[in-house]
Amino acid sequence: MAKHGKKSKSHSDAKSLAAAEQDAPNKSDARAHQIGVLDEALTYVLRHAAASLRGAMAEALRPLDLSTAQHACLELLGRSPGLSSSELARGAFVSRQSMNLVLRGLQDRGLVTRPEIAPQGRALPTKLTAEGREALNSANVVTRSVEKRMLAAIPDKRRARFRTDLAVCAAVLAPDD
Amino acid sequence: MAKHGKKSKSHSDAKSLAAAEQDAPNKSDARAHQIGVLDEALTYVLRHAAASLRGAMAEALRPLDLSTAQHACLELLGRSPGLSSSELARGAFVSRQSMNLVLRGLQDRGLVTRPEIAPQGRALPTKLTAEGREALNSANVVTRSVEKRMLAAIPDKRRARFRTDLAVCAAVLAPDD
DNA sequence: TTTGCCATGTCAGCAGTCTGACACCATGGC
DNA sequence: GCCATGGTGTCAGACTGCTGACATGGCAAA
Repeated sequence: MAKHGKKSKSHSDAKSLAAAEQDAPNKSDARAHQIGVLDEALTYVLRHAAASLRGAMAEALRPLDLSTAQHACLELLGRSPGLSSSELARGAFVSRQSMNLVLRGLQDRGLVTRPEIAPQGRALPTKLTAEGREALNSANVVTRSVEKRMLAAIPDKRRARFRTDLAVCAAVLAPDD
Repeated sequence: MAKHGKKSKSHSDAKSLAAAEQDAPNKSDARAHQIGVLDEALTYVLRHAAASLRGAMAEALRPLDLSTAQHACLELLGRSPGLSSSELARGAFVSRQSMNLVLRGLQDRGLVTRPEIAPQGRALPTKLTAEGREALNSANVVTRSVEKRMLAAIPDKRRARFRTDLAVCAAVLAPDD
């Protein structure tokens, strides 16, 4: 993506700020009395990881003309065909209005199909077309490399634990719990 | 935030999808041949955690009329007074154009100050005003509770490890490494 | 010194997302 | 049967963030 430029030798960028946190966890610096250093760093680092992931995914998907939301949508449909727009919205963590636009874009490109009339209630079950499944496979190839980069950075032993902790974080921060 | 409604008894929401992943990690389901189940789940769970964090922070900051970007900006300025707009942008993981708008908003509200003319080069060093520091303290009170929720969910022993792994993830996914 | 390069600030345009609002359908209890 | 509740789809408006582009100010190498 390279949205932030090169930052070759800048003297106070994100990395150096985070490094300062890590290098001096015990120093009684001026801000330690205000916020637990490690505590604050956790939300900061999580934001950082999320932003980096988003950027990496967007960059990887750019050649395929797919946004991250569109990919997430295809991914969900590949796993669970027939999901409605609202269900897809919850699965991709966006509002159902946004998912509606995403879905419309995918529909215009012939990657998904939705019935004109609802077979039950108002929900319109969405399914991948052959082209949609093909696009999903192509997307998986590139996103897989992003995942691999992440996985390679974490020792094998800790992966399951790491994933579990992350899931627990997501759970306790969920909008309504 | 409650942007997703209540989803009381929906039969296929985000939680159940994630649960299906977790419950049957060894089953030779149809998708296992395509993507490592755990691998995919990691990016998915990270997105989930990020979205939840963003939502929780936004909800907590709403009463103070502060966006997450504005809070991040104040936070960075509290730690490192005199940062320029571009440096703040990198620290908050947004483009410098976006940070410029954020900064202008904070400036109009009298929370930060920037000199009219650059004392060195083009960078305009930004500093918190007394009101800005006050707003930062108020914001820290509410965001602290969000952090606490997250911290409480992770066993004490694993926190440092968890944070480190997350930082490593962010590092390997960085736009240019 | 001069030239090329990098970083910064800023303007304009665009895409994506959210909130608010409304209408429709199903299911429940009364 | 009737109505209250909740889920769903959709429209309109607004906001935020990003990309592209340009001009300006240091810095280092030629």
